Amino acid sequence: MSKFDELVWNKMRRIPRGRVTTYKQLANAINTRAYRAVGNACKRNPYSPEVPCHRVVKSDGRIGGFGGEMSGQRVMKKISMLKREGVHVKDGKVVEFNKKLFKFR
DNA sequence: TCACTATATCAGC
DNA sequence: GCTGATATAGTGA
Repeated sequence: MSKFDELVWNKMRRIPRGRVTTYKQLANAINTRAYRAVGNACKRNPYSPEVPCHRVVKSDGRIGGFGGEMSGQRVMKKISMLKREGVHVKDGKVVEFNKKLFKFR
């Protein structure tokens, strides 16, 4: 756990329900280019739904690549949660991703 | 200090 | 337009 993690989680928590963001936006909000470090901190989040890492996707609108798309079963759980919030995921991609993309300000 | 990583971007084809 | 390789930042060992 480091300051960076807290910062990332702090930003991530700002994501409203039914909205998603990208690692790029997160990194931009933190003023860094460590896109991977952001995702790295996310997967290590010791918190519960307070840090919705499942609301963070790639710039393509695709869900992050965990242990490969084949192991997307755990991601499927997140997708289910996202769908419940109004964010539908089709073929591993967020529907209307461009509209649901939440930009940090 | 070295290597790996839940990405992004640029270049090449 | 798609695929491959490179750049960047941070963590863990």
